[in-house]
Amino acid sequence: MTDWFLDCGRELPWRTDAPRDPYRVLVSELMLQQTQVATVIDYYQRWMVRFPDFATLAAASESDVLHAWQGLGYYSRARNLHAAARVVIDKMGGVFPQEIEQIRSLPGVGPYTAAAIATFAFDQPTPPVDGNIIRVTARLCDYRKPVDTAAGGHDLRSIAQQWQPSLEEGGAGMLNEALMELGALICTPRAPRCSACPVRLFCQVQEPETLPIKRPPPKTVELDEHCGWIVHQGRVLLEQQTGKRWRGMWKLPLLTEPHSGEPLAALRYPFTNHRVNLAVFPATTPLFLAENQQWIPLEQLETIAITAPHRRALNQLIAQQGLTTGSTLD
DNA sequence: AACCCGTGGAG
DNA sequence: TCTCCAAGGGT
Repeated sequence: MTDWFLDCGRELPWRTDAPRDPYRVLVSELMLQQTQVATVIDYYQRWMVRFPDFATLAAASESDVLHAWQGLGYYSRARNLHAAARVVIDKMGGVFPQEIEQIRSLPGVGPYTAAAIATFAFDQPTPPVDGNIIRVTARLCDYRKPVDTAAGGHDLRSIAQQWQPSLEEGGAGMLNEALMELGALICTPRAPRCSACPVRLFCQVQEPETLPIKRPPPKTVELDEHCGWIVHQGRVLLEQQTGKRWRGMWKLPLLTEPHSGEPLAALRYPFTNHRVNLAVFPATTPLFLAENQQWIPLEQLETIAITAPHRRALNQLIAQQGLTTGSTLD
């Protein structure tokens, strides 16, 4: 396994240091939660320039943190990472803990991420059971029961634990990285490349593409979202989200009253288990602004954190109306 | 346990 | 276009 990893493993920005810096591991693992490697690489490199260590991140403002995370999604990860840096600086004296229970106590760090930091940064025999290791393990053992249940998770963690070398032997970190890399490059969800697999002789799977077995996902729900396009003297009216979803991010102002006629722009975007039909209508300048609303000069749009769908809508509208922002938006 | 939280790549 | 789903965590 580790021989294969040394030959075929990818060189990724968060794998360049040895031993690994816990801060770099934490940032990369939070970014990689439910997010593909190809998407994370640019964000990670920009992040490390902007917030190179715990102290810099702890001292940053939330709006700066959200702006650096803009477009990655699952924004609570950014707030949790920010909070975790403040815990490390303020409550741990700037020293990152090696005990997995203490690592686990940091905001945004669950069972997977705690195990990942412990094994990658400190070479502890704590298998980080993510989607890759779930898939690799289920196939290697031909595990045909649902994996996304308490019992299934317990079984897989138990199996992966048995593969771990002791702390004294060492090498757990590389073994676990190799298992994850195997899931990413060879033992893929669809069309696995079994003929190139370094452990094919040990694999018991009958039909790899049928594993792992998961419960059916919730049905998608259709939603309509009507927003207003209000521009005045080179500034556009935006509002900052206050609820749970997209909290702290800027977007076009929501129209509460039903709107008829042709929208200026329309686009559809997926959101968790929803599919949202966003329509933007021309609207009139309100007499009073809500507390979370603000006029944003067009040339400042790239300096604030805007949700991905609303940024697409804004780009459409600006191009369509021949407006200029002084520079190119993301 | 079930539900919520974003986004973009790949087939 | 549509569906799946990717290095999960919080509640």
